[in-house]
Amino acid sequence: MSLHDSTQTKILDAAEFLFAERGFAETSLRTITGRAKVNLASVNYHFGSKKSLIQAVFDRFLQDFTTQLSLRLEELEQQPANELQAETLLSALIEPLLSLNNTRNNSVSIFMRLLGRAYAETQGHLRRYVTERYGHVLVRFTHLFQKGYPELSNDQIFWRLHYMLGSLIFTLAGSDALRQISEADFNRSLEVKDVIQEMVPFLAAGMKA
Amino acid sequence: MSLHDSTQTKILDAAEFLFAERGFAETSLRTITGRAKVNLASVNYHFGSKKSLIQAVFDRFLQDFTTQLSLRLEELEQQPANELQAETLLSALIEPLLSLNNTRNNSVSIFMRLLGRAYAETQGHLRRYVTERYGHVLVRFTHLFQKGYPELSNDQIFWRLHYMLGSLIFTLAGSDALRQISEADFNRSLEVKDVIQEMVPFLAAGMKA
DNA sequence: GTATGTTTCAAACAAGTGTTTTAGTGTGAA
DNA sequence: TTCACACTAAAACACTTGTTTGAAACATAC
Repeated sequence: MSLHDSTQTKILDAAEFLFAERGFAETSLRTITGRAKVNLASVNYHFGSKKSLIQAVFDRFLQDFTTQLSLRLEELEQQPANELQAETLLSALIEPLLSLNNTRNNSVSIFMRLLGRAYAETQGHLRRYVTERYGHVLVRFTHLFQKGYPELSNDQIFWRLHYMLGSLIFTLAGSDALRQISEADFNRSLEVKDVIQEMVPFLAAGMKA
Repeated sequence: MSLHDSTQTKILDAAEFLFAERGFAETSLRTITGRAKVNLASVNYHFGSKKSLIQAVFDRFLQDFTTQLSLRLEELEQQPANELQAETLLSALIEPLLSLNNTRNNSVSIFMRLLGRAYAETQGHLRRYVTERYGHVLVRFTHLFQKGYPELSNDQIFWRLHYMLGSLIFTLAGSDALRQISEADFNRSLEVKDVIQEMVPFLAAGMKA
């Protein structure tokens, strides 16, 4: 957080951290404004409501992420089918993810935890909001897999993509805690980058099964 | 729910459904007791507090599940290493899961959603409670994988198990919603059993990668 | 300078939360 | 019957929640 962040940015920074850490309902506006060192009412003034604040937190992440992902997808959509190996497609997903970690510190873990929570909100507003606004990117990603693996049926692709998402979100969301366990048990330092790179062969092999 | 369930059972049934559906903080005791058709105060009378009620919900699931899993693990621990294929080990995990679906309807989905929520509670009491009480089963499971796949390093096993858990929990937690999408898109009916069976080759291939 | 629009602040609001209390009901044993 | 115990019921409690209000402070243009 730089010295002269706007109130909105301070709120977003505090909110995204706390939402990822504790959940949406478990995080009160007073906790957020306390951490952000702004007045309580400023949340409703700038964002309208708590619900809108949650959506704004997701928007900031997803706009960064999806624009980056879109660029990669455009390149890949020009490629012939035999260039669309699982490893290639996965790195198109992973590289935009890792570049998030450059702009804000450790934000991949935060982002994935937020995604996991949004996913858990089965009947809530958030899941609808995210899928309606950013679902088209997932669709394009699906088409690339179908092109690269025509021997697989459409619903096999559909399900395996969800298996992959599950591994990714689940592992990266807990990566902080898991890394600590792993480093304690095996005396081996692991960056987020390493954790992700370890996943690629696992997921690729599953995709080709 | 049978005709003469005890108050405790009625509360547990209502609570596990609502917790899975909306989350712990988002579910009030009044909503639970309303659904269960019991008095509000009976939760605190029978369980002490909301926190203890949450733990009780997990206990009922995990006791059923871990005792069944333990039996399978004992059998497998007698086997030689070359019998410990990934598919075999996975079915030791999956069959107890599926048998949950027999006792109570659709409870696999509920169980997985609860596990996902417990996992998300990184710093909360619940994750500590679950890992402390039922972590030893996961450890035994890890040892079997190490025995079956000695060419993999310990931390490779560690991480790949988490990838698998991620796919399982993530997919099964959302299986209700995903099944509807899948059936709408591909006109193909899918039971929970089918969804899980589809996963096994994917996960096994990843494990062997 | 004044005037105007924007942002901050402290205080209050109504609604909902988990929990406790106190009284009441039913049940089985002595 | 009488007593003790387990359970249920309604009401109240203290507290936190998101949101709104109205005044103060600030900035910018005329």
